[in-house]
Amino acid sequence: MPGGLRPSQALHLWHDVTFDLVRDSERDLTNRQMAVLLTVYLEPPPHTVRGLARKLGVTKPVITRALDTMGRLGLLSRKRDDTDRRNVLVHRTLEGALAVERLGDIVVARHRELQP
Amino acid sequence: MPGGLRPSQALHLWHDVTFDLVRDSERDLTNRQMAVLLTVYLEPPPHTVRGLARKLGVTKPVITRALDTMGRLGLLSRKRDDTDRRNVLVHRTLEGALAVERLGDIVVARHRELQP
DNA sequence: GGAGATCGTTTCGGAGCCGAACTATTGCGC
DNA sequence: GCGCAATAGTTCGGCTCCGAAACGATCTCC
Repeated sequence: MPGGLRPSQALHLWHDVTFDLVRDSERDLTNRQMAVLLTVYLEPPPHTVRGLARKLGVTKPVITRALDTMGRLGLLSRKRDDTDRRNVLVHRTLEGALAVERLGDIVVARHRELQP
Repeated sequence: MPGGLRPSQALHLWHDVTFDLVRDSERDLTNRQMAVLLTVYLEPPPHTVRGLARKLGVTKPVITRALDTMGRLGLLSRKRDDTDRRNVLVHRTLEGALAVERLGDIVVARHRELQP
């Protein structure tokens, strides 16, 4: 475990990163979209619409719309499951991987700047 | 400075906290609203509409609307500046302080759970 | 006290997201 | 094959948010 984080530091970290996201991006993702994006990139596949909806505790249309929006942005892609054609599998994209990586860098940088 | 944070850990932290926010709250704040809320609670007063807009790089109506929404939620309050009645000062509320504190606890808890 | 600057709010048309209900397609068990 | 379950997508009215522009109130400076 990395060193402990005090509540005050935790809040400043959250503030600073949110601040960067607001300042740097034109149109920003909703929390739900962010949760979907990070789940796809951090947890092991496969990812289905139903599975994501259940995991996040939201309805299916929420996931469908999130995939629409983020697909349009090139952050991830959809593909029908050939072994069970009812399913849609969510895949990562190069552009999405870069965006997630940038977010990680922001969090690391803001964490490094925290006062002791 | 607390111990270093690797990019992979940083992303998991962000994912886990976002996940909690999505699961636990009915209606969630936008990133902009979150940035306004945390700025008011973490940075020293006074906070004006103009100042917040400049700091976050957004237009004034964005701040006005954020204050409308979060004021309705009881997370902060507005008061006219008596020394310059053009200004509106943004104040903290008890309910807002509790909400911010809860967020801090979530971040700390999720940080503590990170794999080394 | 009057002109102009400053500040927050409101208005406007447009866009995105919401949940509930419904549809269409596919797989499964009989 | 046929019904039934499961899956993703779509439609609906309603709500929030968006940026640009206009507005009203207030202050400052002469």
